[in-house]
Amino acid sequence: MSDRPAKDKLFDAFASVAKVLGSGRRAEIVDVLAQGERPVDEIAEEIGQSIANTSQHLQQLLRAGLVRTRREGTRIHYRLSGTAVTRLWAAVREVASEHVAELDELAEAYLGDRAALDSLTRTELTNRMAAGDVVVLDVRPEREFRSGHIPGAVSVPVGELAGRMKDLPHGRIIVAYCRGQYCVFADEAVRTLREQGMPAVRLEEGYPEWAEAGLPVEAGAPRKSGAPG
Amino acid sequence: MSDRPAKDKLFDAFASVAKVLGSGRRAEIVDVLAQGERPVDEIAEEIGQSIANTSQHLQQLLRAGLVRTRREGTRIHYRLSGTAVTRLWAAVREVASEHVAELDELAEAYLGDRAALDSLTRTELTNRMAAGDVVVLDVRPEREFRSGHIPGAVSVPVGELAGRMKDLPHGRIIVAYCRGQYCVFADEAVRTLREQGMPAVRLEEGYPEWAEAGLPVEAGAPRKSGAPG
DNA sequence: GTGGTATTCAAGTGAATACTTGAATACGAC
DNA sequence: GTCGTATTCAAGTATTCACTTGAATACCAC
Repeated sequence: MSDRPAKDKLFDAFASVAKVLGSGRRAEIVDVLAQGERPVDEIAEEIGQSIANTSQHLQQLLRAGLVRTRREGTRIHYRLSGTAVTRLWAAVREVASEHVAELDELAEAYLGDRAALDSLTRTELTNRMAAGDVVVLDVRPEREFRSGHIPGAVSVPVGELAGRMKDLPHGRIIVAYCRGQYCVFADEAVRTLREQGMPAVRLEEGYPEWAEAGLPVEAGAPRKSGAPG
Repeated sequence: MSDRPAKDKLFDAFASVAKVLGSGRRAEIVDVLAQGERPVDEIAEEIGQSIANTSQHLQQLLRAGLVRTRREGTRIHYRLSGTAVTRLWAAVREVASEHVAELDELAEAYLGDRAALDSLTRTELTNRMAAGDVVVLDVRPEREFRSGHIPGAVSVPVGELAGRMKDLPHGRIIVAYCRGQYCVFADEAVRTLREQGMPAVRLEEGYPEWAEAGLPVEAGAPRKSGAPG
């Protein structure tokens, strides 16, 4: 028949990829890195874990091949090792949203009630962008905007939105987007804008899905005055 | 800031999906079920584990939502709960093949050297099928053929191939396919055919990928004489 | 060289995991 | 009802895992 030990080893190798995503904290890390590379301390902050623990999770992702590193002086920047990883992470979320019973509750507990929040799909947004009747708003932290964003989008991190509302053009619908379907930033932005009477909706998914779909992207751009290159 | 406990729970839920694929034996189960539904004892046989252990793995897949069951008398048939699971499994293999260093060795240890074996992609096969210059050969176990196959394919399980070689039409190239890229059946079939001087190549991927790509499929068909419905 | 910071390593603890064995349950045949 | 088979459950063991704490390493600035 077939070579059982060799087959087991081969499938253990496949499984090692899934296994490393099988921890909520590592999943959060992958979700963050899907927005662009990050040094260890920022990742730790983002997932709410100690630096030592975060470092160990990163080592595991590294050993499994899902991430790569780049040294810059004393800091080590981690990034996803390729777009296949982005697709894998998307596939995990898709299966969870279709087949995990409690997911809706958990999502609502984290994101709040979305019933009142309209959203646009990617195609709807591209159509309206072509028609020129929308303002696209990137509400992620600025470094994520800098590492890649939807062309023409304005960067206003959600924390600064309340103070910069006047800068936004009037008379057009504002479409806010962030890290993905399960990211709170765009929801928060839409609620803030609506409270001020501005017409706002969110993009259903986030930047990684936009880029993965092969739609045009832009990088670099707005640099805070005084920030070094 | 953000609601840390709720976020952790949400990402733990995503991770639970990946976690359940993070065992080589469960990965093998998913790979088998990608060919169609199966009762517990056959799955156990297929993955080389005890029935009790296999049952427990199946319970885990069930709790995670990746599979569903159907009772038929005393037997319980398991199947994948949807095509999203097929895509997830494909994404896992893709990441592994791109980013897991040892995968090539492990695959070669299980499959043998493929250097001498030509293969066709799905598109190449559809073109040649349209041109009518190939015979398509399904070398999986017959029950898998019955639960779905490439239209016009001939079913000859690899174990019976040596004895049924004369039945195959001559003068056209034979394209053998099986469960997927990491399945030995088609390789074995191509080697057997070549040894007898018949022109044979394998389809690069397998039936699940063909079906997932939206290409036409056919089900039912050849029933052994005497076998019940 | 010294001092400071970013990251990794090592050791320890409590919980979860994979597999085994043997018993319990659920259905079909009679 | 009894018997036989398919599947699941329960208990036990050796291993692996996530996180903590505190120390070690690697680079930069001086």
